[in-house]
Amino acid sequence: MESEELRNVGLKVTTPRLKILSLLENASEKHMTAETIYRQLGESGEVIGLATVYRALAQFEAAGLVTRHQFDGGQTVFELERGPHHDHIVCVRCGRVEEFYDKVIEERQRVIAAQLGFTLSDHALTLYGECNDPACRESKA
Amino acid sequence: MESEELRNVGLKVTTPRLKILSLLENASEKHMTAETIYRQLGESGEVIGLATVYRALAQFEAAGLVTRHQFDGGQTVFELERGPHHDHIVCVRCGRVEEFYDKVIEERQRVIAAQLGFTLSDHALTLYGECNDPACRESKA
DNA sequence: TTGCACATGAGAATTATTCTCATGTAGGAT
DNA sequence: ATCCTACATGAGAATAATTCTCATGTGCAA
Ligand SMILES: [Mn+2]
Ligand SMILES: [Mn+2]
Ligand SMILES: [Zn+2]
Ligand SMILES: [Zn+2]
Repeated sequence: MESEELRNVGLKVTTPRLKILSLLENASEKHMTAETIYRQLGESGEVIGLATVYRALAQFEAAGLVTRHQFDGGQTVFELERGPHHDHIVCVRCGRVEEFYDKVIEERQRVIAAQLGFTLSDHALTLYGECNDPACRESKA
Repeated sequence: MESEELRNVGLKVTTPRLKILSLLENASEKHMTAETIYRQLGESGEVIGLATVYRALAQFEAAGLVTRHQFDGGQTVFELERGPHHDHIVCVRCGRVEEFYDKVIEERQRVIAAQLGFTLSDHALTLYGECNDPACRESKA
């Protein structure tokens, strides 16, 4: 139950929070902007203030329920933090997002941080390219 | 000469462009925000419109003279594209930025993109952590 | 059941960046 | 050297994303 998740992180169980969580849970695209969440909730009759969406997402992030990504160009996207850590590759044509995890890269990051005298706490890795969709392949320039 | 660089990429040689390039060249911190560039130029008597700074940086980026980075939290920073590609590690306490290059990571990225059916065109990797400065080490939380 | 700390909605405010437009100028052609 | 014109600039308005303010509502511990 999503109510549990909220209680576990010390947040009151409210309708807006539950709606946002369950939208993130069920939406077809798991990486969503605050604006999209706001709009989709509105369309399905659940009108919630945009400021509330931003507030809730920030709280979810602080609580570790959600992660935030800033892909080049586009606006900030959020996703439910279920399952293990992963990074992303984004199609520069259609915007499609795929996820991946690479043990070697993760390991190298730790080594590099240590070498430079840093205590690693986080990282952001995003690859950009053209995906294998026919429409994306036939672009000029 | 910086005039050469501008001509080579098909941009007219103008005072604002030269000033911005030479500031990027000589500044103590090589990763600078548009705002900082604007302010530092102003302080040294070279008043240039902020819009011009943004425009020039965008053109330099398009021409490959400059790269743009979006570190978490802070605003966009620019740096002169001299020397080979590298990624960054940022101290979450003091904001210090160090650079690194890791052949293994670069190589893995290519493999991963290929596996996912993408033609890799770019990537952004930034590590975050606490640097070895005494002041940064003694923070609580 | 009540009290109150916390949450919400609406809109204003803020911040970073881009756009508009009137004016200036680099640099190729003459 | 002078001219012409496409491109560049500055100032401020405009935009877009996000955050803040504040009056009002509500979860939930006592
Ligand atoms: Mn993801
Ligand atoms: Mn750098
Ligand atoms: Zn694509
Ligand atoms: Zn530090």
